[in-house]
Amino acid sequence: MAARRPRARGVTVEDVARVAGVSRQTVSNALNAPHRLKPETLERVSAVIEELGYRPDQSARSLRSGTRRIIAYPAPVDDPANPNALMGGFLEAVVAASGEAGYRVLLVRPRPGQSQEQALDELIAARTVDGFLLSDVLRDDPRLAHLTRAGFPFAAFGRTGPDQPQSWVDVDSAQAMIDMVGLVAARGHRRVAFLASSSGLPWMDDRRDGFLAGVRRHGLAGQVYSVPGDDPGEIVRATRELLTGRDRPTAIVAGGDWLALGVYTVARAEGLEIGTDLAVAAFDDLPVTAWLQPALTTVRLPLHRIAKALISRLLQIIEDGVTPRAGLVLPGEPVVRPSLGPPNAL
Amino acid sequence: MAARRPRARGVTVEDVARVAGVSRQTVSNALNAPHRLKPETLERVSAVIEELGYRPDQSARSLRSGTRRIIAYPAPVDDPANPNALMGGFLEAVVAASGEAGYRVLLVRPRPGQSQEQALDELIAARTVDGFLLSDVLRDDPRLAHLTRAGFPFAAFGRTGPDQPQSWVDVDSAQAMIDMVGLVAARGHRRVAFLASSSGLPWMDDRRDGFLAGVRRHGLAGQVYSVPGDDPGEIVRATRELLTGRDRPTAIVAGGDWLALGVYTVARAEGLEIGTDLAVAAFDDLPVTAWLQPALTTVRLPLHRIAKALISRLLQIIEDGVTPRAGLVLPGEPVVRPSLGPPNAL
DNA sequence: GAAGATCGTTTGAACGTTCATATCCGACGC
DNA sequence: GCGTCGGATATGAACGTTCAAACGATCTTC
Repeated sequence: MAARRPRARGVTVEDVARVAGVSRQTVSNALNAPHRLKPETLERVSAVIEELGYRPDQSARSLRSGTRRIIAYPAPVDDPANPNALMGGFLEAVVAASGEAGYRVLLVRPRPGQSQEQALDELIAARTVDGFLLSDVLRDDPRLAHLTRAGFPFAAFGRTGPDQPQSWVDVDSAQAMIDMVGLVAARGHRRVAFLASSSGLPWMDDRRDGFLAGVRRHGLAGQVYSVPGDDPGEIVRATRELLTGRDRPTAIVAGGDWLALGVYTVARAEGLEIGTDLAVAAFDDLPVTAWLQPALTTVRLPLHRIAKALISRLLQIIEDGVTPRAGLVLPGEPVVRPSLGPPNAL
Repeated sequence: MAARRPRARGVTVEDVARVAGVSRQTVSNALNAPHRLKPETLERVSAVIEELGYRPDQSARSLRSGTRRIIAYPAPVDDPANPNALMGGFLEAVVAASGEAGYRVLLVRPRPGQSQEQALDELIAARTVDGFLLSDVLRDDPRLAHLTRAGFPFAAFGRTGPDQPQSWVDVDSAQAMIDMVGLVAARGHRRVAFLASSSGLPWMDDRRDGFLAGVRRHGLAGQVYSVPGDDPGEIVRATRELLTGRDRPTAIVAGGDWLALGVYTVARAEGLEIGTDLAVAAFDDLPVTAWLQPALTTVRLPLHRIAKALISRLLQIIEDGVTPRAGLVLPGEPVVRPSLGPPNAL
């Protein structure tokens, strides 16, 4: 068995050196430290490299130099009930940003029966990657604690603890929410509800806190409504309760576009016209919102800037050993669309 | 600058050998060929491996053995106008399937200014990966031609050419569509339209051909309607044209859920009740369809089976040098929901 | 009882690169 | 003329693993 095909021998540094009439090290320098070569030597060697199509063997390079040029991204589990459609866009941005820096992204996930920490340890111990990029960071996320203890480079989309590396980047959800509530207040609304998913996720809490701060600042009557679970059925049920109770809010701010989908569904069933009878705003700007009628007012996340900043911070740790002193907060951008109603609706 | 942190020396095979009182190779065998060891030796060595937390250095292993245990997945560009939400689910399935086989997934994308083939070549020449997993395969896909010429292992989600390795897996879209048209016909519909995105994508053509075959078989009046582009505006415009023209179809089969979203939007605007005035069916079963009212009849793709089959075929090529003689076709599963209307609607 | 055969283990080499150091060579200072 | 410097290139070693082959012990076989 295992009729392994004959090992595909590639072009090595030795081959290039022979053809160019220089030594191994000179070829290596042509790629890694071109300034050390006399211009004419560099040109000659480069020509031969091009001609033979030489690429340094990644394994050999890693073994000797200790650098892999690979970043691991522990993929959040994609719950079909609550597809983190944001993940698609974020991953996209991460791949682009790391590609530009000459790094590649390795998608990892714990094997069945393996804890998250064990999965990280395996990658560290086998020296497979140079660092980790984390997203969906929880409060007291065990992964952060573990990587901090191991002293292994990482960067996180979402705030880390005070005694952990401040290599995080996050969106100023609170401010974006305050702005959003301001827009709602400017349209004359007084009774406003925040629709949250329950689970105590940090980003949801930030958005809720921002909502509450906005409500306080603008002297509105604000109410927080939590959905017990993540699936459409539960969201619809909770939203219906909210919209059919007494003192129905005239505006709903949802903690995410996914929740806003439920608001649209219920509003339609109850004969409420969004933008007129009910103002709706949300968060994330998922692609699917392009289909909503009327178009949804929401907060757009600067995913490309986030990814770029994360990669930049991570590489600073990996390549220069410099850990950022403070996290980076980027603004979310409220995008006003008809679901909020005209400027002076009430 | 570059205050590179001191190289984190890990546990090596030598350390384990010393502690266990055996040779390097015996430790290596304990991991790679346990049957060669006397049971008691194996146990002793395993215990030391466990105790010291030894993991073979991936780079060293790759360098010597020529196998990387990494599969590259060229990530389709995630067009925000037509988010391949399927990609999320498929990628998910691929990561799971390859993880089970002990392989990891490297996400790759051509650098700016780099062609797809060049990006593949770079990975091949640098010996970074063992094989490629391709999706969104086009007719005469240049990537397939290139990998075939290079003799490099790959597996494709989508049919390959006749002179290329038959290492593909695909969904029997045509049959699923024929079945779907059967369901439509059984509900008494006679004028049926197929809504396609234009771009000449193989999977869309397969679905269209299946539709036409179904229409012929059931003696219906079938019409194919192509949307010039992919963004919501165009889809809505084309759909409106279709639904407001004379001889309006009583049933629409969309080439994808994304297109069906347009049908829902237009139907609502035109006052047509889906499931009563208009039957709607589609393809893909994206998560977002959970929000549609009434629920959408669509074709579910066996993404996990597909991913498993792809990985299995790819590893057979990589590890055993065996190229499958024929492609594998898996059935799509029509899921009947209220959008199709009750069994005898007309 | 000697010549194989089998099993379990060890030994030396090799994978392809980069690090650390050495060597060469021309220029310069005294 | 001699020593010194500095830039450009070359040499030997090392990274940690697995391969290929050798080794020693125990078991068959005639």
